[in-house]
Amino acid sequence: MGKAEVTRQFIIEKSAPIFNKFGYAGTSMQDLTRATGLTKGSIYGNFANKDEVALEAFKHNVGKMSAFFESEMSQVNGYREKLLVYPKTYDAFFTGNFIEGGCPVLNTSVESDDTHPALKAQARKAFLNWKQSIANLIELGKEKGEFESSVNAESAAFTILALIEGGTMIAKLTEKEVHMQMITSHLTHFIETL
Amino acid sequence: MGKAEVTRQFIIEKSAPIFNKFGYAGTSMQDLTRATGLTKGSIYGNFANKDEVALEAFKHNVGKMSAFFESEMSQVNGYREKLLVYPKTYDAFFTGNFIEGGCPVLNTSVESDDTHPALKAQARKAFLNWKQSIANLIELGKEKGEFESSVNAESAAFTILALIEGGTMIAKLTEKEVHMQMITSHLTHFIETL
DNA sequence: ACCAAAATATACCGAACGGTATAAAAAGCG
DNA sequence: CGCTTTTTATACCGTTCGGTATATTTTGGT
Repeated sequence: MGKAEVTRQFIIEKSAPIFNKFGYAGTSMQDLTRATGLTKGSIYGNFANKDEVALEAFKHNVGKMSAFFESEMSQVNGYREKLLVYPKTYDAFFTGNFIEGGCPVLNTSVESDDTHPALKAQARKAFLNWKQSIANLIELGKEKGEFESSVNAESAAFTILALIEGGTMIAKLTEKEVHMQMITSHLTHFIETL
Repeated sequence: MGKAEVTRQFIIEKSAPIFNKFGYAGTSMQDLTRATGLTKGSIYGNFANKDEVALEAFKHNVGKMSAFFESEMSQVNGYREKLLVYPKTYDAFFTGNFIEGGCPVLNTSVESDDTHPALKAQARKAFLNWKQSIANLIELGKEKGEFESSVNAESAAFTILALIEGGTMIAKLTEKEVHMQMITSHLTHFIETL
């Protein structure tokens, strides 16, 4: 791994929380030079343009999130318990603070859907992967007899994600963990009745 | 109503969909002159700055939305039916297209929560009003015996809104009405079991 | 119709924007 | 160490940004 590869990764890591908090349009190259301590020439020596940094930063944020959930899920047995990692995680939304600026899929999706096709495409891809991973857990749980065979896995996955993303928006807006907990409480109940 | 009042209102109406689609940072004064056909001098003669236009545009969008729901709800009897206006409306998310750019509360909340305190405050206020209006419907329904007395109105209101906002994000991102309908289907079931 | 007041257009400001050509510096191989 | 290549810093480009001072036009009361 050459020096440039290290620098590139460094830029991505430092830029990721900036883009997640301020958005694509709200983040300037100057913000990135400030966050990295590097100059614009150095950043443009490693990336073609601002878009490329934003795209990589988004992927980095998503990777961090999914790695977190995979890790948490690997520590419990049973597919219902794996699904319950979600409400458990979001119950501690503020104290946990497992990703700076909130859910990158939500942030990027809302900002880019009428403005930035490339970012939107990445967000869509990340979201559909996430949905599929939840649907897969439910299908596996059905095979094992943990869930009722009548359950529509995809439909349940969308419902779970709507509650998570809606809950995230609400929690960040009102800044009250109780509000999120009212929603995770419903999510828990939903998962328990699958 | 003087001429300026008319112009002010005109600017708000033309600016509202722009801000809702492109966001605060993503909308330039030039975008507003293009949308209104007016010059910058004229806009600044009616508003102190870009912030003030954005704030008024946001209020306008929210007003439009709540007027729509109030109108729909006034046409049905019973509090359960009134609540069911939500899933019915969002079932036709794309064909209905009752507000350009999606939910202004969602859009403004996500963009402003780490960047623009004044907008965030307005979004929070609008959201809590919305939540309260739903909670009030549930309380009234409980008094009438339409809903179980054990129902927690506020908690149910948050759950309904999380499903709506999460569903909106998902629908705009994937552009598939079916995805929204899987969520509204759960929402309908939730309302029916209150 | 006239005229003061209000409203809109013109022309411009300094600053910040994304991006680049080039010079300086650091890296890494022999 | 020495030398070439890669990587980073400097200095700058044209454009667009939000905002404003001022001139022109339009409005509305008399």
